[in-house]
Amino acid sequence: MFIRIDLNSEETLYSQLSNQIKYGIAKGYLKPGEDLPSVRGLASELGINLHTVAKAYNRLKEEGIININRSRGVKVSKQVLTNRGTDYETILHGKITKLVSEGICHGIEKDEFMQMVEKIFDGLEGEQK
Amino acid sequence: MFIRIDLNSEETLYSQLSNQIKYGIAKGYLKPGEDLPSVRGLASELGINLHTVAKAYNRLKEEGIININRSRGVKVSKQVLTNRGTDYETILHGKITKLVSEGICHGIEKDEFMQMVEKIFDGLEGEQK
Amino acid sequence: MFIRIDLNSEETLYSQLSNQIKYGIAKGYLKPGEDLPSVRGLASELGINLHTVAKAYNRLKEEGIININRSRGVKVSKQVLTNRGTDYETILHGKITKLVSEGICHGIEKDEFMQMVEKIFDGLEGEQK
Amino acid sequence: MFIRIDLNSEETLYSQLSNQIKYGIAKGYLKPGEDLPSVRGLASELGINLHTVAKAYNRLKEEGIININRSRGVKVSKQVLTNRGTDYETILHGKITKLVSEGICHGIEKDEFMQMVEKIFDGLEGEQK
DNA sequence: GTGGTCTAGACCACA
DNA sequence: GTGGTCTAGACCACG
Repeated sequence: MFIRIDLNSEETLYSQLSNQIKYGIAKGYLKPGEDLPSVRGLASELGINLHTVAKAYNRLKEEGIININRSRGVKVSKQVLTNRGTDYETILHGKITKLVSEGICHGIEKDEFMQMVEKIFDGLEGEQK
Repeated sequence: MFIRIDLNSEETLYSQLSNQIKYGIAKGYLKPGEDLPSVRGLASELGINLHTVAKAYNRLKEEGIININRSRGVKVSKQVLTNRGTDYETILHGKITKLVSEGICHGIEKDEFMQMVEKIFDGLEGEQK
Repeated sequence: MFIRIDLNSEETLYSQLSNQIKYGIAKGYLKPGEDLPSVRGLASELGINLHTVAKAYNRLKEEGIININRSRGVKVSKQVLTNRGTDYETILHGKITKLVSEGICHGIEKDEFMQMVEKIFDGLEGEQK
Repeated sequence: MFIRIDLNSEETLYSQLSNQIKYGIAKGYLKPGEDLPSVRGLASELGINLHTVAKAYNRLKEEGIININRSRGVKVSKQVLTNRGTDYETILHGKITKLVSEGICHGIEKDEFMQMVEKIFDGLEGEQK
């Protein structure tokens, strides 16, 4: 797995985990429909608690990014990358607004910010194929 | 004040507060050098504890966005909007990467995301004058 | 613990506490990676409030000297003793300048001051092994 | 005057002021026996409160660094640079120990620290004569 | 009147 | 169990 957990981060473990899975999907490391490791498997691979992995998976399920099935295991949703949740645009708008506000406070210009976004998008989608 | 606190939000109170102050600065409601309400004043206006306000103010101080002065109160930094901290670009890069990854997982396209950013920037900076 | 708090000191409690922890690390009483007492444990041992201990710990965390982890407790950073913060030299320079200026005002000679520094260093590092 | 006050500093105004006067003496800008500005004069020159200057002067008087006389004004003590207070070495020892401990925690080596001290001493005393 | 420190005690999220 | 957040109320230093 491509996942790296930082035990000393401010961010909670389950949040790091779900963010890295999102990153992995965006980057193309994980394809729609692909299997994810079992809760137990990933927990032991990362050396963290089973409940922590379960919590991360549940958050992703609630976001519609993965599917969890008792018998068939955990899979990346087939609709990921194409299908957005009902209110996602509103949520995203709020998150971007926060980030842009903060950026402006630190003297980041619009062009600079947008170039950063563009570069990050290209870096992610370039490898998705 | 333009600040609204949601006691039921997932976000902590002090974090809501500091984010809204950043928004107020980005939007131009608060100018560089301008006074902010006293810790006690804002706390009673919002109906929250003074220590919560103090914590929000201290976070902003650490980010270099405001200045706090015992006995002279709290002011928006004069360097805000123009001066960025040493590592801020790295921090921002990480935050944008998380957000873009999540967006991609929800089927947001690059163009759509960038238009959103642009519109938000214009909405904020337009009123700054 | 080797920590002693003086309730009548001019220095704040949390500052005394963080200074003594720095001393303990420099002296070798606390090793990199080692556990520190829990916030509540140390507070009750010292007979002070847990928030005071938490504040001291948080200052040390911001300096990069310890790591704090919700639910795994507090540890001396493994990079302590080897890794300095970006601006630490500038900060240290300012602090030494103040101290040297004061020393000169009190008739301390350069040789005397430097011998004092040397002796203190030897006393601390001698026991670090 | 060579004194510069930073209203946004963490350090209190009176403490900045007394430290800068010590620095001025160490640097040779102020000679033993020389007059200092009156409380009122310095306060208005720096644009700060009269009580703040008075407090700084009183601290320096308690340290034996200046003399205050109702009719003759404020003067740098003639014994400054040559005469130390009774317990000054103990106080200095404590202050250096704190600083050295902190330095060690940040990976400062003995040689590096001592070179810094030496350079600072030379920079100050070189201009004293 | 300002923010800073300290105490006391509650509840919550994490793992 | 851990630290984090929030409340409540006291006292102090600064200017």
